[in-house]
Amino acid sequence: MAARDYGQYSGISQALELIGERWALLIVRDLLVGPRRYGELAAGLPRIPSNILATRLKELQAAGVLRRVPRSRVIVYELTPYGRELEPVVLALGAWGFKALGEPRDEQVITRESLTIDLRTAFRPQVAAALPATAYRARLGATELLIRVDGPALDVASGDGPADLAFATGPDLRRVITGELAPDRAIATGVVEVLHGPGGLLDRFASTFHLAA
Amino acid sequence: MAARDYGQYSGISQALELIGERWALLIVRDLLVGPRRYGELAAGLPRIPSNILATRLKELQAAGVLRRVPRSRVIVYELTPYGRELEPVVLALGAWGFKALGEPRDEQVITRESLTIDLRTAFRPQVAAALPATAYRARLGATELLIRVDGPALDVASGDGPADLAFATGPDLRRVITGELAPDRAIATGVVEVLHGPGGLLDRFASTFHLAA
DNA sequence: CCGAATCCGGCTCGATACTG
DNA sequence: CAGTATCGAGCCGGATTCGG
Repeated sequence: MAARDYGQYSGISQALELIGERWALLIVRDLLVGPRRYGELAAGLPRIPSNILATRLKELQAAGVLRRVPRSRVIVYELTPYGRELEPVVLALGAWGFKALGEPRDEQVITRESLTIDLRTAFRPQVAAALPATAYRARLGATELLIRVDGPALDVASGDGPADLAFATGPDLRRVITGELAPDRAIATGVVEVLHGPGGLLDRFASTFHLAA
Repeated sequence: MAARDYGQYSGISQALELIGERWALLIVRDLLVGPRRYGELAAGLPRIPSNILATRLKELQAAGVLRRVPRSRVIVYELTPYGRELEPVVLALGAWGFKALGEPRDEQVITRESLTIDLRTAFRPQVAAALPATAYRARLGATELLIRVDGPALDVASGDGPADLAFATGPDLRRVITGELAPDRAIATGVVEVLHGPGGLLDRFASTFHLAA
């Protein structure tokens, strides 16, 4: 236990010993969206080997970050209160990394969980509070999200439901969120395809979800 | 390059590919205190192998996190503006890990850099702003720090200088910062030894630097 | 089928020695 | 002082197998 230890008595080294191993923080990120089963975690992290996922789940459980909960004949993993306190860390780290995102490579996937957290990262509650409540349905590749903004509150769910604006897009949505691509240009160039509702609402979307590059 | 890749197009996975490797964030933490030479970094991270330090410095440089700067015949490493934007991440992570700190093990060291960042983590600007400007000199084992609080500003330096309160302590200072140990009890039990100035100022210190457990 | 455990090759990491 | 070289241990990644 002392061998692979950072050997420092400090907050950060302690944090890194709890969630600094490879894949650990991505598991935490996905669990921030909600409790998940083993297979759901594996599906959301396509490149994680199953032995690593099993090992990390045990380590994170031992660290008090998550819990293994039997729920109606199946097992789900959920964050403990202490684990949920990682949300500001994950959002801050996501905001930092988001700025360094370039063009997506072919092998890179966008999952529902990662997109949900990225949207939470870019969400500006104080801006949203001044705008009318709005529901967006966004299709990004194969994943479909229902994004409901009501005052300073954000709710991202899968599935359908009534939406003021429905649109289909791709990874280049990032350029709208960074402000690199104006909403009307995004529609004009086909980066965003409006499926339903007034395209002008994409302006509101871009104001609500923004992260300077 | 694709082999050890997380394979996701998201802010967090991008961040982890830049600073998720072992030791990387500890290097960033130490550089947040100020530019450092190779040997200073190695001294501040006693357990890092020299080849890993050299490798990380190259990777972090390639990632745009730090720069290698010749300065009057020696080379120093300093964070780029983008690297400095990791400060909120490091502070948030440090605050989270700080709460999980238990009793220090014998082999664990406390360095000037780690202590400086831990103090920044626990610093409460809004509380400090309402208190008179105060300078503390803290000796923790072998490291001596001059902590100057002036309104909402915090400055931590090594070396000496005039201080309103000077005290010697150990790792158990953590229990004062978490509120687990009241300042007067800390002095009574010898956890904090007042070297100079009125011991009552330790109350002010505990109000200024606080992190709930 | 879900939730892992097992096995194995390769590569990272850790420790130490060495060099300009 | 600022790294580079070397080498063994062990973690990670990929595939397969196993139990409920």
